[in-house]
Amino acid sequence: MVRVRFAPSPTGPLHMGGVRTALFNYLFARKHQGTMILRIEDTDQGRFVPGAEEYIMESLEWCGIQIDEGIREGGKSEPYRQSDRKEIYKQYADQLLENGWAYYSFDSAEDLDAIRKDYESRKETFSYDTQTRTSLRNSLTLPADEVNRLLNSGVNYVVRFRMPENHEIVMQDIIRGEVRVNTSTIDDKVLFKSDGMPTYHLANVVDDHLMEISHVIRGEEWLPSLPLHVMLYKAFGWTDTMPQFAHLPLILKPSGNGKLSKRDGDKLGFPVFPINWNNQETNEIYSGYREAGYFNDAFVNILALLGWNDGTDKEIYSMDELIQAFSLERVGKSGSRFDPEKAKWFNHQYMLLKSDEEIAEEFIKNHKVPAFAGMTGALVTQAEAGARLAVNESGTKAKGSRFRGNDSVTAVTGFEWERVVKIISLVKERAEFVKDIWSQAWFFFEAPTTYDETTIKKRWTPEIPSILKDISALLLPLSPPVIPAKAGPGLRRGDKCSCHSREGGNLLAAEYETLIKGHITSHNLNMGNVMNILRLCLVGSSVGPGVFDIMALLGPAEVIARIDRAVQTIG
RNA sequence: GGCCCGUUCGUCUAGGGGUUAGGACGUCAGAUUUUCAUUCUGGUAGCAGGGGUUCGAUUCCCCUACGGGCUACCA
Repeated sequence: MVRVRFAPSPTGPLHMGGVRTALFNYLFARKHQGTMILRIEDTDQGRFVPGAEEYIMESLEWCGIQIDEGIREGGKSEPYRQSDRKEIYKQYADQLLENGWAYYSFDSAEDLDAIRKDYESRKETFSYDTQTRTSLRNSLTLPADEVNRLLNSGVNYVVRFRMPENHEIVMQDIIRGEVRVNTSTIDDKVLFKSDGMPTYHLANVVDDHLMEISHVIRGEEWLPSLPLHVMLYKAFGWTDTMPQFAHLPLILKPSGNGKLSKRDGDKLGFPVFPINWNNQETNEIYSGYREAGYFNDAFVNILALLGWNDGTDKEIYSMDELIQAFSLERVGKSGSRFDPEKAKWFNHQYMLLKSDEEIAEEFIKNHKVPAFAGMTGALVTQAEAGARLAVNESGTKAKGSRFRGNDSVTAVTGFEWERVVKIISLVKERAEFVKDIWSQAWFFFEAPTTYDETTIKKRWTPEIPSILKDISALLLPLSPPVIPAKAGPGLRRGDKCSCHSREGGNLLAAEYETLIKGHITSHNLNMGNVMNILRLCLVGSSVGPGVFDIMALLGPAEVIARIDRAVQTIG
């Protein structure tokens, strides 16, 4: 029975390395139909940061990492917050004290600091270990009655692990294989602090045992304390149920030195956090992948491939595919530098993978944009549009107009929705993020008012106005006599006017192409020049999707209006 | 400093005693196009160094170098 835990400390936001650790735990749990536990390790009361717990849970939720047992979910090993388990640890410390695996230490933090300084001045490093403990104030050196007197006097003390001397510990790590360490190189770690709280080491081992954790999957920064933990299992007599260990390689900064850390914040030019973190003390906001515009599934995909691969060339994985393919054995040994460029590429791939409708929803949610050139109002989501339309259908205020100016309620019909979807289909391949789409597609929603000087200089020859006039004349018969807002006889609210009958409400792009290209050819005009000029009129510059696609979406009336305006403005 | 872990293109990585060392991002070039992108095709670039073991090492072992982690009454 696989039981794994993600055990963050609520000392601030989770960074992407932490999220990856959570992800690997989750993938492993799901792969083996096991249980995913979220345990909050808040034994350092001094470093507790308000809001951190909520942040952690929200982050995991956004990533689609589901928790089976935790502070919010409950479970058979409750409670899941270590500060709520405080009473449990004392008895285990006592157990070690009784069987001789631990001892009381009365040296104050100040005393030890002074000793450390002294060692440093001699360019040595102090370590509370088998060598030095014989000359320090602890229950190993002090007479029994003195120890009792001190304990009863209420003086501060800690409980330390009594590390045996010159004993070879052989450990197995799923990722690293066999690791050997001699106990003589390890110090006597504090297990129980003077404030009555356990340290990470004690709480971690006790809880993993009590919660019947089968696999401890955590960052490599914990590898140096694995020998201690293994010795603790031995000291408690829990060797036969000791979990298996897997120490994940670290995520490194893209450039420079060191592992990625919370303090990197936004300094690196990309987020290090999954979602925005609002530092309440400094009032600073650190950006997260969610708010930076990353899709949650793309973010998970990026993280999964940082230090793991399934041995194939496959790079795009859904969560289900990750669960299927995941194994700890295929996690690499070496740390990986995070590459923000590739992260963007991943997001672009997900953009392409998602349906136009899905992106349109997201786009509308993020951008309250004007509905259509010449028509005031706001785009709303499909659901909202449906609701509003229903209000209009039954309400008395519906005046037969689909767009009601600056009224508080703006009905948007399916026609507008379809138009946005169509626009998305044209521009999504040009965008890495949904937030890029507006800059790629704004001209579908508002007419340009300025025109790119370089293009004018290059292509706006004296005969251009008359050429454009001819093209306008060509399109005029296609233009409806009235715009939908002033629907004439036979055109009622909700109707689509004839010119909007196809392709999201217009002539097909191909039909414009036939028409205009035919005109250009028959009049011996310069194709490149005319096309670029048309684009300039419609978009204001020389970028964007195909001119005929743009025309098809704008409709003849709007195309003519934009041409007129450009001629008027540029002259 | 001590202890531990690691090292394949700039980056993420596959591979593994005999391979033209494979893929992806980036980058460069070409193609397509009415523009900008996208897309497609192609190019660029790598086994840290030195010793072994071996008929043969990038692959196994050792050393060195480099990188990383830990070295708190923090996790």
